[in-house]
Amino acid sequence: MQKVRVRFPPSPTGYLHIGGARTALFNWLFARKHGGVLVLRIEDTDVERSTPEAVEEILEGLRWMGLDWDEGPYFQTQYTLEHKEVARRLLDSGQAYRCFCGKEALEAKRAQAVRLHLSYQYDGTCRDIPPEEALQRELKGEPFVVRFKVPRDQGSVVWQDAVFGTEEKAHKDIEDFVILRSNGTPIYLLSNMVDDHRDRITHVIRGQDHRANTPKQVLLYKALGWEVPLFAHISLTLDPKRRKISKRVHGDVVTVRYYRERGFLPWAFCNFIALLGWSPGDDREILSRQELLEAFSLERLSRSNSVFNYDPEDPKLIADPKALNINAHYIRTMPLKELLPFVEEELRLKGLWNPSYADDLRDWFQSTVELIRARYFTLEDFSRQGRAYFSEDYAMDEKAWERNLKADPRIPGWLMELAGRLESLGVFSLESTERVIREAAEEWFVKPGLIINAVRAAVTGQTVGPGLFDVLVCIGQARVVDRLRRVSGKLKQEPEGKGG
RNA sequence: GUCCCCAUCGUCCAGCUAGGCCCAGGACACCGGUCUUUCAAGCCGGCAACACGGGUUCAAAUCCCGUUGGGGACGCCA
Repeated sequence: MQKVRVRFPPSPTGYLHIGGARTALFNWLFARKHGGVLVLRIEDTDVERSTPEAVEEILEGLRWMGLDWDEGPYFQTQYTLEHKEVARRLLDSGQAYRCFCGKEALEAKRAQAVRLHLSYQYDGTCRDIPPEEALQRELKGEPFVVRFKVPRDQGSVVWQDAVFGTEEKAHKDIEDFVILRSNGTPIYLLSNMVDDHRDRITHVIRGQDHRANTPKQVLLYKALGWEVPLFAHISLTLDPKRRKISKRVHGDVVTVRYYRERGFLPWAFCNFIALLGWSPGDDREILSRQELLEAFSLERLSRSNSVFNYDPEDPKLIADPKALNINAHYIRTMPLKELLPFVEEELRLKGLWNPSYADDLRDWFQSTVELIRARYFTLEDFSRQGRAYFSEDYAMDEKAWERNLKADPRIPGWLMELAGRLESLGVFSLESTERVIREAAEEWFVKPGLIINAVRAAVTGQTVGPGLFDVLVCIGQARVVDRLRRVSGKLKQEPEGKGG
């Protein structure tokens, strides 16, 4: 059996989006699973829209996802000559012909067809111009495009698709399509398959939006006497209104960069998009790289499109809730050692990184991450909800202030008193801090919860978090005492009865 | 308009190839309960779907036909 060779051929006209990332992931999985080769090819023939920045953006996205390639990136524009030669070959062998119909004439015909509610197909006006005459006209400088001569018989093109099975398209439903523009440059349809052939691609795994092109390309393979690869057309990812997802209408949520910037773990992101239109066949949803590789197969790819569920109106929902959930799962359960570098990067990015976290405070840093990660969803949570663990400059959540700190007018006094008692503790431990707070509650005839919640709010700025005594020990005696006094002072300054 | 594809909870998937094990299973979301010092954490539970109509069959989510709905493609874009 020949070695598996697949390719990912993005056109560098914009950001790498979810759909493209998914196609890349499936190609990568297939290549890695079968010990094959993944070729990265940049289809930059649309000179108008292609930019070097977009190329870099795509490569960065792939690298971030952890998808490595074995060959390339190759650039399609470097092979233009070869594409033209192939077209010439088709022309010379009579399998293609020169078409002198002007753009305007064709557009008029098309408009006419639309007006009459008829289907439009090129009518073959130039198909039967004798080759010598066509050549003469070319020599005279008359502009022309080259069209492929689709067999005009009752036959059909047949090919294999791993997702859709045996596919067939009647010749009569395929028009004589253009392969070379009047300026002599090749059309994608041609370039793409010529490149696939040169790269010895065995499996073409691409989006379903390319499905209708397939019979044309198969025709080309056969005309050239080339071996036809096996195709796999993967389902599309739609938005909640079932529109094809695009950067233009959906904005950043559909770009890979967005997930990276919003604190997704690369593998959590891969895991999520792998589940859009594919499943291992059982109930597993969290799959490690190894498990995904073992479970992956083209045959299990779904034929129906899937919806990427997000609500641009809802500011809390920064992405599909399931994506968030999968990310949370990994943050909370992955080996701490693997998570640490991501947290470090996040803190660095937000200016919260302290070099001693990797040195003297190494143990403290690790146990802190372990303590707080249990209820985080994204890496950003470490620098937002978790800010108080790494900085004195943390925000006070409004709910924490109103509900926990202003729950009782005596709280400022209690916090001040508690600060003193905690400060005098010789051993600042889970047991000693708990004892101080519970004894105080008893002494003041209030439920411990009232004190505990107030202290949590004061010390972390949050209404929720790990168990309070863990938090206190983590933040440390000096910082806790300091914060209690500071917040107590602020509470006293605040005028009474501000809202009720 | 033409050609093609798809159709299971709100969403993502399982079940369909070889009909009975499915008055349909898992996950997310949502709702409720519970633990507790908090919950955006944990645990427990609930709501919720075979698009519709005909067939075939002892039996259909599964097979066939039609309808409806959705999607894709129809460029001298990729």
